[in-house]
Amino acid sequence: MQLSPTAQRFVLHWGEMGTRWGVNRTVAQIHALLFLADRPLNADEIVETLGVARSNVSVSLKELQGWGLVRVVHVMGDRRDHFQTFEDVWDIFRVVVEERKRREIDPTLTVLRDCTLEAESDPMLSDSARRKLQMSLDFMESMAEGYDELKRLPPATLMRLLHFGSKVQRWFGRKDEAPDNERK
Amino acid sequence: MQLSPTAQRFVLHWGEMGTRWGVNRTVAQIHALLFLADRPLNADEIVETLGVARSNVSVSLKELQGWGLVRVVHVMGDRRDHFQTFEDVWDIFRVVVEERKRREIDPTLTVLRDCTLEAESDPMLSDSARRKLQMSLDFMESMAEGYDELKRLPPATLMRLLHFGSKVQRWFGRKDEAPDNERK
DNA sequence: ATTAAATTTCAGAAAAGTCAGAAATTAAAG
DNA sequence: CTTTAATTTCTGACTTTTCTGAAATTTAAT
Repeated sequence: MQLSPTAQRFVLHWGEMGTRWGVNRTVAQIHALLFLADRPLNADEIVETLGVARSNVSVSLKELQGWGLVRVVHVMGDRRDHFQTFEDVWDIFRVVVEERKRREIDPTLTVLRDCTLEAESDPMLSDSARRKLQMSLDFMESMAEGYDELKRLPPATLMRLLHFGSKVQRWFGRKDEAPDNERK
Repeated sequence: MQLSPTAQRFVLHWGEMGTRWGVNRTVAQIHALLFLADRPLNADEIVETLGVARSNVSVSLKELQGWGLVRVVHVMGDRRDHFQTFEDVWDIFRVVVEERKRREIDPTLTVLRDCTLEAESDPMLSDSARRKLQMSLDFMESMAEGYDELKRLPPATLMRLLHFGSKVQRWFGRKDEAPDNERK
């Protein structure tokens, strides 16, 4: 499959962004390609379009399936697997957020819970360090909670919520006007 | 400086999380260490505590200063630089979000704007691809907007907002009940 | 100015991550 | 059951990133 220069730029940039967020470049590129494609693509089409090794595509597709971002479909009269991803960016966003929560936030929560518990009876730890560990735990729990909310919202709601941010701020922001930018 | 086992676990885990999100392990570890420390630390104390090379610490500290996460302070009667970070996790969160927006989201917005513009007159591009590019742009713009709101909120407000998520959902969620989980 | 301490730069070693091609496996068709 | 197509696994080469130790530079004190 021949990519238009526009599509090519999109795919390449997405690959770069992937690397910045801890995602393999090829994985991100394949995902971008499937996103733009008008139909499910088979592995060889991806190989041809992106110019990477067949094996690389195979591994990357497995990775994307592991994330729940790509699924296999079949085309009539063709025995090869074909791959597609969501058409709606918001769906992609939600899946990514959900998976990162599961893979990184949740384990971090476990560690933080252990740490705060352990901290109570750790004589080497200062009160202020104890306090900061507790704060980190509270923070992460708020984040996890926020994530869970997020994933329940339908895309349109989410979008409206984001656009609505400034108004929410006006409602909620009244009470704590302390700039609170000073340190230690 | 000798770390308690609890603090050690925290620092090590934070280093691992860093690598998962595209941040250098040492950089993340140093940041975690400064966060837990009761006072500003000098470079040699960091070297000693984390067991990494002096030069590595120097470069990592520069990186952290580049992110606006660490600042240099001086201790009376000591000519060495000492380093500290925010005490409040929410401050850290806001700085990181802000910086990532500036470094990754904004450049992505530029690319997406170019792409959607180019797409209009690109005959190789299907209508559906054009539409998806536009959707991506809209999405990223919403995200950028949301980020900007976020950074203006004082920590306490942000926290309340997150905890309030479920209620917001009930208000906003009424109109679009389409589960909309199907693909292509 | 000279000396000494502190910090940064730099070049290369070490480690981690990425990727291609061959070999092995699986699945389908005849 | 055999043949062939499709896919996956595995190994090693290559690339990039991370990290160290030495040298160079900067900064401060005498």
